[in-house]
Amino acid sequence: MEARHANEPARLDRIGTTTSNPGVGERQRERIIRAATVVFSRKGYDGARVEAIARKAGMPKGNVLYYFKSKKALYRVVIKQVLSLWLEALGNVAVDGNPEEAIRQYVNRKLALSRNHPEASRLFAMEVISGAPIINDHLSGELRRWVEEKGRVFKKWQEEGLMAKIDPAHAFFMIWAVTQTYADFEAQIQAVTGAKDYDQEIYSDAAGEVVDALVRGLGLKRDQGSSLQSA
Amino acid sequence: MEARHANEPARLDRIGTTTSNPGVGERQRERIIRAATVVFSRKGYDGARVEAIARKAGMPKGNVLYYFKSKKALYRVVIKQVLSLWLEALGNVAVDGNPEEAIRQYVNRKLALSRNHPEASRLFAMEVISGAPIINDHLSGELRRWVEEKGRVFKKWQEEGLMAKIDPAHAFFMIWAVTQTYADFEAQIQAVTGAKDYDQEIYSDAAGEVVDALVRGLGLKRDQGSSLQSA
DNA sequence: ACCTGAATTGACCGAATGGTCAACTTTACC
DNA sequence: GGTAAAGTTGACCATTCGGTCAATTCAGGT
Repeated sequence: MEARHANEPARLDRIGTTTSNPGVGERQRERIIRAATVVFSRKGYDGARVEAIARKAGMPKGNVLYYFKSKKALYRVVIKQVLSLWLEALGNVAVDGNPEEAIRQYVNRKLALSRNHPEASRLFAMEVISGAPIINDHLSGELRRWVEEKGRVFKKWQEEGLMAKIDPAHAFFMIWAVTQTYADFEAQIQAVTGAKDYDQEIYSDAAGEVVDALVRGLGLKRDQGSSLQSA
Repeated sequence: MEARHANEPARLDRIGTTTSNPGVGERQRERIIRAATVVFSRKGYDGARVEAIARKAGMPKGNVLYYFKSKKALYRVVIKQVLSLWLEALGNVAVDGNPEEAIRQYVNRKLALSRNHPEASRLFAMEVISGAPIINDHLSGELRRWVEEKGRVFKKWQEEGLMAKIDPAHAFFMIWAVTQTYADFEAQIQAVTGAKDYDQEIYSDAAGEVVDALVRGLGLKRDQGSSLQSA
């Protein structure tokens, strides 16, 4: 008992040596995080039971508390991982090239995130709805700066008449709202559409129209000089 | 102890008689519901403490359980009230008159709902994110029928070239997503914009642009024969 | 074979919480 | 003013849950 409760990724040294496998407990740790993400996203922090997480991860409760010193500590790790996923996908909006193509790509990437990580999306949503007690600093720090930076590009586009005059921040809010809704409100969309295969019918079939509507709503124009096509 | 645990609005008979005031405990009941809406919307079902609700309603815990036989029963009452608020605001989309004006009005009404009842919006969101365990039937029943009905009108508009070709259901999903985001993700929007006065800066100042963007995105045209103006 | 530390597990504990209850107060009606 | 029901309150109970711990097993190094 020495590596106990280390919230960092644990020692990744001596990787590749014959004897030391790629992190004995590292695999466990990841299984726990994955299970916790699912449970937290459905039940919220208080509703989630440590034992439920343990069962989903296929191990006794005690083992979960062996790797994470407390439920709260586990939650922090999970939510920060989710946040970094969010910011990462946000990361690169191709500000050069034509505006339409750039945003279209961005929206699609965001939509793919909702599709491939719906639990992460829901967990993030729950955090924010609860007042973002844990990630507030990140929102008013990193995220805010990121929006300001990209916002300047939007302003330029708007001056060139390539984008509708709308507060850049709110343009992002619109995009985020629409893309996240497909993960967060899946239950509602499922109920209303009666889709048999959500993934197929919603993301594959209908998403295209929605992206078009967003691009149209933001009044994005194809830059004259550009040659990239949206396929 | 006879009217105990009656989940209905309780006897509203003999209203107006001198002696019987307008529902002695009826006022209490409403205070509890209002308090519960706030607490549930921030903490989720499991995170909400009965005692916290009681404190916010200004009475001891025992009193809350006197009016509602259990926490779960209280939750059901609260969430159903929220749902009816939702459906009520959904109720009338003026399908006659010009499409642009109709939707503009609808979006504005929905936005007002987020503004005036942010807790209700958040609670609704939490329910859905959790898989809508309680209101699922309503979603796949009432709401679904409502969307189908209004959807037919959208189809007609689309055939007349007054609206962009987009699955009507998804048009609604877009509208709901954008309008709800201002209530549900208030913490994020607050953090990113740094707004001093959320209500003013967001709803009064910025909302207009967003409504415009939505209308534009859905490709809504002003019907020729109509004379109504959007002010 | 032996040793050492990591990992696993189930029993156990204390705190917190939903819910009950019995005593008490207020209100409405004769 | 008497009475019965409605409403109020705090003490109390049973359960659940997060977290601890000691006992045990497992893996790698010598």
